[in-house]
Amino acid sequence: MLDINTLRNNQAAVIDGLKKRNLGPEIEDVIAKIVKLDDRRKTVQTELDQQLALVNLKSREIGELFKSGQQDQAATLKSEVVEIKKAVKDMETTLAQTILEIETIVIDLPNVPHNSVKAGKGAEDNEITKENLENMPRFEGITALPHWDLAEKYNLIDFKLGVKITGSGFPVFRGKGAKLERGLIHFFLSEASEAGYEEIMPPLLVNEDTARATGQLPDKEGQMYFVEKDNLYLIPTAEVPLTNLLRGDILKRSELPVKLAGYTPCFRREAGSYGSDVKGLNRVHQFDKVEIVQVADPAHSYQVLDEMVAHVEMLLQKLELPYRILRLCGGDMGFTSALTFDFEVYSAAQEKWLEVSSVSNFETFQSNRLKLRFRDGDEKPQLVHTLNGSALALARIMAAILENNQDAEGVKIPRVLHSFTGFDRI
RNA sequence: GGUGAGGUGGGUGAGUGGCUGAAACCACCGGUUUGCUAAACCGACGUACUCUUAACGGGGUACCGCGGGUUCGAAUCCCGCCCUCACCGCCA
Repeated sequence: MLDINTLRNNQAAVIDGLKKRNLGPEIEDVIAKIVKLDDRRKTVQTELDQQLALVNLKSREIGELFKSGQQDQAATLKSEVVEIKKAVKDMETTLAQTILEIETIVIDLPNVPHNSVKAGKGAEDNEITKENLENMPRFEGITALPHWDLAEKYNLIDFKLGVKITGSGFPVFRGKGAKLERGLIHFFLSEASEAGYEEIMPPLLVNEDTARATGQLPDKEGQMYFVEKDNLYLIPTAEVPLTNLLRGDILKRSELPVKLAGYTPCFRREAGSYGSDVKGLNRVHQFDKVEIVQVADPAHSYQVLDEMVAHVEMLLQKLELPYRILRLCGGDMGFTSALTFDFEVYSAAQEKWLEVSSVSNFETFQSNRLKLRFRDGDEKPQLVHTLNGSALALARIMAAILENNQDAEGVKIPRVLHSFTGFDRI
């Protein structure tokens, strides 16, 4: 959620920024309305506080009068206070309504894009900042099979069994498929540790406060599985529990950056998805992912973003996959992000680019709701910047590895994984 | 699932209706003393909102799990909810 004071102090910049997200000129009225409502909030607040101060003062006097036995004067004062309290009640109602009204508007505003983000309609306007095709496969003498065929042929993933025990979108990994999956998780976690991230194994179910603080609620309620009986949500990404570990904290500047990494399965309902997008591992309801999170000093958060982008790129290079990096345009960026780089790998048999990572700086958009702040010495606490990225999403990486490394006899495993899988071929 | 106890500041913990934003102790921070360290002593030590000030700062309000209620006045009394702990049962 946007911070109202920042919004007030930078109205023009906020408006310009939000227009890059395809919001029309009416956004100017929205911002003006927020400021006007907030002005009213302040006025009411001040008035209310003054009345409450009066009540407190008189109440103390009543106490004194009682002690000195002046009952009738106390009674007079009492009736005065009762009158004031009636007015107080009204003001409290007005204040609560005004605050609610402001929040209702602000909560629907997406994050203000970073300066470097270009306006754009959607995915077609994203800018490819880098493309590395040196590991593009050449299938000589074979017809390349899509990964779902390879998975069946070599008994790696059983989609039908998944349907039997759960439903579509819940693949069963088995044999070397399961080992490859485990090896990839292990590899990603090792690399994260190497890069200085603390490894975390968080709960996979979270409560409502947690889902709200990172912005899944109310925005993406329909995307999450919900356990009604216990009021818990299955996490759609490790970002949710990892970032919430620090909810409400006031850190010292010297404690920044906080670097966390975690492997979790991710659960997504993917309501409304259909077609070739959901075939095989391209889009499933449960998939594995290693996520990296950083909580950073606002002064350095864009360096941190670069560092995280470099980390993800390094992983893809080690896996010997063709990839490209996209800087998302305003129209394609997530609601909470200020700047996002997407990573796609080329899955050569499908002849498709698959998104395997999204690395974002949320600036204070998340920390505002998380109430996650830092302090330098005895300064006032201020909001931190939060960042996260997938490093990496497993299912699609698996798809690309299988498709790109196939030959007539099987599938070659990237060298860097051999020590994790225990085999070099499927 | 059953029964009981309890949720107070970074921590321990006092406080059962009135100058209590909250004792005391510990931790943290600043200082004094001191070959160094430790100890001792002194001081500061919450957050949010808001008003005021050029600024340093000062004033007000709210917050003792959360939400309501009673009262002139609530950490303290009442109601609802949430959570934690202990014991029993079940169990990886």
